[in-house]
Amino acid sequence: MKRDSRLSSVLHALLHMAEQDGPVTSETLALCLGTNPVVVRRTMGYLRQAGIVTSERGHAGGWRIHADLGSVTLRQLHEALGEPATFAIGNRNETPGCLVEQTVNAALEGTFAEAEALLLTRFSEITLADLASDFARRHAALRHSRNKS
Amino acid sequence: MKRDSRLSSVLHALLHMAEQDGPVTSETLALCLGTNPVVVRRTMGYLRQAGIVTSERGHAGGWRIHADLGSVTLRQLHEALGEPATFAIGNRNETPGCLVEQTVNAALEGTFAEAEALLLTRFSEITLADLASDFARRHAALRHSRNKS
DNA sequence: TTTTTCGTAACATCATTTGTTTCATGAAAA
DNA sequence: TTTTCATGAAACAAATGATGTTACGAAAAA
Ligand code: FES
Ligand code: FES
Repeated sequence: MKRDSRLSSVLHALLHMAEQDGPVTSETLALCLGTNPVVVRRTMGYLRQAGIVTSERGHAGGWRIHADLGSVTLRQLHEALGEPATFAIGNRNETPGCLVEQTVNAALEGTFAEAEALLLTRFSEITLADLASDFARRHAALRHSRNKS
Repeated sequence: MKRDSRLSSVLHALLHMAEQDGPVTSETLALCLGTNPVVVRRTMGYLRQAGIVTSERGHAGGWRIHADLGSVTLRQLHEALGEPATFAIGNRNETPGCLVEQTVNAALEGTFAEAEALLLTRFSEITLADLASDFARRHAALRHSRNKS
């Protein structure tokens, strides 16, 4: 199944932007993500609507983070992207008339709701600052191992 | 995103089969599910491979449950279907060379793994017998409300 | 005025699930 | 034995939805 990778994409883009002083262009991000500038604009547009980033046109334009890294959670990003469906598994008929299907749906939906709640809770506990520091840690570890060898 | 509804489908089919003495044909199940007999065979074939159902050809043929209702869990069914991908959200690049993507992937994967573990745990706690009794309960409630009105 | 860069719409591509057609095979009934 | 009913399996078609691409307009700076 083709999975929605927009959350992954915007995180990658935001980490790049966090390490940059000035704005970053869609072109640069697209190159980095291995995709098309239009796709970047389309996706980042959701974050702009949510007030998480700003964009400027013309010379020296591009994208900037418009929030404190510690205040942006994965959950906010997920919501900004329109809260896409979490699961790749679902009910055959969402509004069943018959009792058999209602029984099946109830069992599955309850379980999925529980798992989704956990997912969203975890998402709300992770900020961009966490990812940035995790990246710094990985970067330092890499340099360390390179120096040793 | 198009969600995999096979688990939902087989549950519906199995509940029907549980209320039936003899075997149930793919044709009957397909009519009930609103799909095609070939789709039913294809999907139920996974359960046959897992030993959960049997099939017979020819006159008076069809599908039978080959297990105790209380011993078949949703998790077993999920596994029989090949453990399809749980989430509709995923990483852009599953095997990233670069540290930024590794950082992003690690954060997302950890969270998804946790939610999936919860889902599978819940699945392993629900048996066909549970669903059958839930159905009976709903059925009784419906008859009761009908009698009152 | 030229260049850069985003904004947006429209269309193309790709991947995956689901549905359909078709024929072969086996088993029971006539 | 022949007919009928059912699954088994392969091959193909349709539908869906994410991602990629093209094209053009608008704004901002050089
Ligand atoms: S369709 Fe309602 S019982 Fe199967
Ligand atoms: S591609 Fe963006 S950092 Fe590796």
